[in-house]
Amino acid sequence: MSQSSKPPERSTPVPTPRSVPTSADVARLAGVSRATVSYVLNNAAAVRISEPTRRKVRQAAEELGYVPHAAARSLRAGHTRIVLLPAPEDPVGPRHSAFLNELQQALRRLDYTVVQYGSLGLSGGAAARAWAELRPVAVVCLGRIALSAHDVDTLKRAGARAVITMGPARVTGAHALITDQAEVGARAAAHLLERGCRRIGVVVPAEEGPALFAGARLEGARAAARGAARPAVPAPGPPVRPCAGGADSGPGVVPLAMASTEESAGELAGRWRSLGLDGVFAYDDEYAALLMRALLDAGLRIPEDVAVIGADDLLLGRLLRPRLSTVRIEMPTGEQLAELVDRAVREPAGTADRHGRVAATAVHRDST
Amino acid sequence: MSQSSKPPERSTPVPTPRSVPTSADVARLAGVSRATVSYVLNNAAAVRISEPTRRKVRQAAEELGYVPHAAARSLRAGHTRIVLLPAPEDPVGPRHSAFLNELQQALRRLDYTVVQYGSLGLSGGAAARAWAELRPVAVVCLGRIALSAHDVDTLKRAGARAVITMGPARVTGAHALITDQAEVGARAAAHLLERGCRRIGVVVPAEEGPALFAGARLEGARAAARGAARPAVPAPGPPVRPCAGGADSGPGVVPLAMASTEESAGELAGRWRSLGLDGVFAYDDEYAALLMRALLDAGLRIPEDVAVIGADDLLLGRLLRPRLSTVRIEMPTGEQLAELVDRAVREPAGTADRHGRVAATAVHRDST
DNA sequence: TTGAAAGCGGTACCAG
DNA sequence: CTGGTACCGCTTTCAA
Repeated sequence: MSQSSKPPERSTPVPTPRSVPTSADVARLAGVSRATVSYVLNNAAAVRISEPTRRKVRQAAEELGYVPHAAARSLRAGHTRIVLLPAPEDPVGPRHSAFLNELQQALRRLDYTVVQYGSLGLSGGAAARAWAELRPVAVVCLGRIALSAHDVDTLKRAGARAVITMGPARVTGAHALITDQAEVGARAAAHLLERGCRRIGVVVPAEEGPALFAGARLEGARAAARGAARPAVPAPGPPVRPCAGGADSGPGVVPLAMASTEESAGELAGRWRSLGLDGVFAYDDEYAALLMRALLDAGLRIPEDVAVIGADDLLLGRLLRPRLSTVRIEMPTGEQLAELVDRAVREPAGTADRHGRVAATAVHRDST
Repeated sequence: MSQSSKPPERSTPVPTPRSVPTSADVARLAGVSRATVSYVLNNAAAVRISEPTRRKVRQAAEELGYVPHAAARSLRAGHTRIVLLPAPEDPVGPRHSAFLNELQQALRRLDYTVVQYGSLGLSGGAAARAWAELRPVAVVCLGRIALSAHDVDTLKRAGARAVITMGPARVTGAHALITDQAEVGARAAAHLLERGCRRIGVVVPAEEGPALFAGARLEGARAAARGAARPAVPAPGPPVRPCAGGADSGPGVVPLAMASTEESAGELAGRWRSLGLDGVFAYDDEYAALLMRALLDAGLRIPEDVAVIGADDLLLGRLLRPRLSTVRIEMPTGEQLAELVDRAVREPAGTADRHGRVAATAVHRDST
C-alpha cells in the first residue's frame, strides 16, 4: 500500500517488513508470548525472565525495528507523562527562548515528555479542548493565550493534575505565575521620572502580537505617573478621572502608536518635536532600538533631549550607542519552573489556585 | 484506581464526576449507545441520526465536559495526523521563529496536529526512537539534529509517510532541503573579495550551539578564497593541500575563535592590528554586531580599515551604524513547506530521497 | 435509526 | 519462569 513503484518480485529476506511491527510480531519472531516481550523490554522488576529469553526478545525487537506505540501504552496506563507547553506564537526574544529550552531539559530530566503544541488562531476554549485530547498530566501556559476558569476545568477534567499559567492575570483553578506587565511599565516610568522627565511617551505597538502586554505596560506607566503626582497616597477622595492624557496635573503620559519598522519609527521621530516629550518608554528593546535610531537620525540627542528606555534586556540594547536602558523581568529559571510542575503533579491539591509574582527592575545604561 | 481519598458515599448528582468522562459516560447520560455517541460527535455522514437524539448526546457531552481521548482514537484509526517538529534547541533568530509559526499555521489549516517534541540531549538514534513512539505521519527535522539513514528508516517503519530534513546534508530516505551553510560562507567571502579584501578572517563561535553551521560556513569561505586564487578551474593536476591557513598563494582565510560576549569581542578587537586582516565574515549578524562594535571602539574604521559582513539578515544589522552587510538565506515560506509536507504524505513515493537547495545571497550595506 | 461487539497495541494480573 | 487473557477508550462494521 505504501510502496508503489517497486520491482514486484524481489525475494527479500529482511528488507520488506511493511506495516509497522507490533509487540506481537516481536513475540512471534522470538517464539515467546506478548507478555514476555513486554516484561523484557520494560525491564519489569516484578518478574524474572531467563537471560537467553531476554536475548532472543531483544534481538527480535532490534531486527524488526520495533518501537512501542505510545498511544497504546498510555491508553492502557490510564495516564501520560506529557507536559503540554503551548508553543509561543510570535517571535520571542532570545531570553525567552533560552528559558524554554532550560525548562524542556529540566522536565526531560524529570522523565516528562515535553510536547509543544501550537495553537495559533485558536480561542482559549478551542485550544483547551484540543490540548485536553492529549490527556497531558500538566499544562504550562506561557504565551498570550488567556485561559478562562472553564478552560482550566476542562483540562483538569481531562486528567491534568497541574495547570500553570504565566501571564498578566490570575486564573481560577490554575497556579498562576504573574508576570506583571503593568509593573514593567511602572518601573520604566518611575525610572524616567527619577531622571527628571515630566512628559513621557509610551510606545504602543501597532502589531497584534504584543497587544496584550502593551495595554498593561501602558497602564502601569500611567499609574506610576499618577503616583508621582500625589506621592504615595493610595488615592483617597473622589476617583481620579481615568487618564485623559494627563496634560493637566503632574507628569503626563501619552501613548504613541508605532509599528516594528524603520518607516514607522522614522515617521514618529519626524513629528517628535511637536509632541513636547522628554522621555519615552518604547514597549521593549526592539521598538526602543528602532525609535532611538530614528530619533538620532532626526538630530535629537539622547538622553539630553529625550530619554529612551526599553524592556526585556535584549543583547541588542548593549550593542547600540548610547547603550539602551531597559527593564528586566526576573524570570524564574527553567529548573525552578520544572520543579514547580513536578511538585504540582505529585501534589495537585497543594498548588492549585496559588500564585507567585515575578519581579521587574529597571537597568540604567546610557540612554536615560 | 485514580481516586483514593474520597468520601465513600456522597450521593452527588453532578458536581463530583471525578475521573475523566468517557464516551460510555456520555452514552449512559444520554440514554443511548456508545456507537451513537461516536456518530453524533463526529458528524458521521454515512448514518442518519434523529435530531432529538443528536441534541441529547450533545448536551450530555457538554454537561460532562467530555473530550475524546486522542490516543484511543488514533489507536483505533491506525494512524495519526501528527506532524512532528523537533523543537529548536538554541536561541533561534526572529526570522527562524517567524518561519516556524508560519509553518505551524499552515499545517493546522491542512488539518494536521503540529507537535514540537523537544529532544535536547538525545542522540539521533534515541531521538528517532522517541519520535517514532508517537507514530507521526510526518517528521520535519529543521534543527541541528543529524538524522542517519537508519533513523529515517526507524521513522518510516513506524508509519511516518514523510521525513523532511532541512540542514547542511542529504539524508538517505528523507526529502532533504539543503540549506547549504557552505554557500553562506562562500557568498560572504566572495562579497569581501569583490570589494577588494585580500586577507579575510572568519569568526568561529566558541559556543557549542552554532558549531555545526560554523564549520560549513568556514569551509565555504575557504573554498571561495581558493576559487578566487585559481579562477574558475575545477582543480586539475595534483590535489591542493587542504587549506593549511593560506598564507602562501592567493587570498587567505583565517579562522577566529570568539564567544558571543562583549568581552570576547573586545579581546579579539584588541589584537586585531596584529592579525593583518582587511575583511571579516563574522558567522552571523549577532557576532558581527558584537565584533563591529568592539572594532569601532578600538579605533578602527569600517569599512575603510576592515570590512565586516554577517549573515541571517537580522533586524539588528539595519539599526547599527554603519549598517551591517549580511548574507541572507532564502528560506521557503511556511506555506510552501507545509504544502510540501502534505504532498509527501499523500504521495510518499514521489518525494522520498529528493532534495532541493535553498539559496543564499549577499546583501550589501555600509559595513563592506 | 440504534445497539452489540470486535479489535487497535500494550500491560499486568493470575494460572500453570 | 512463562503464557493466556482481560482490559484501557474509541470507531466501525454488521444485525436488529
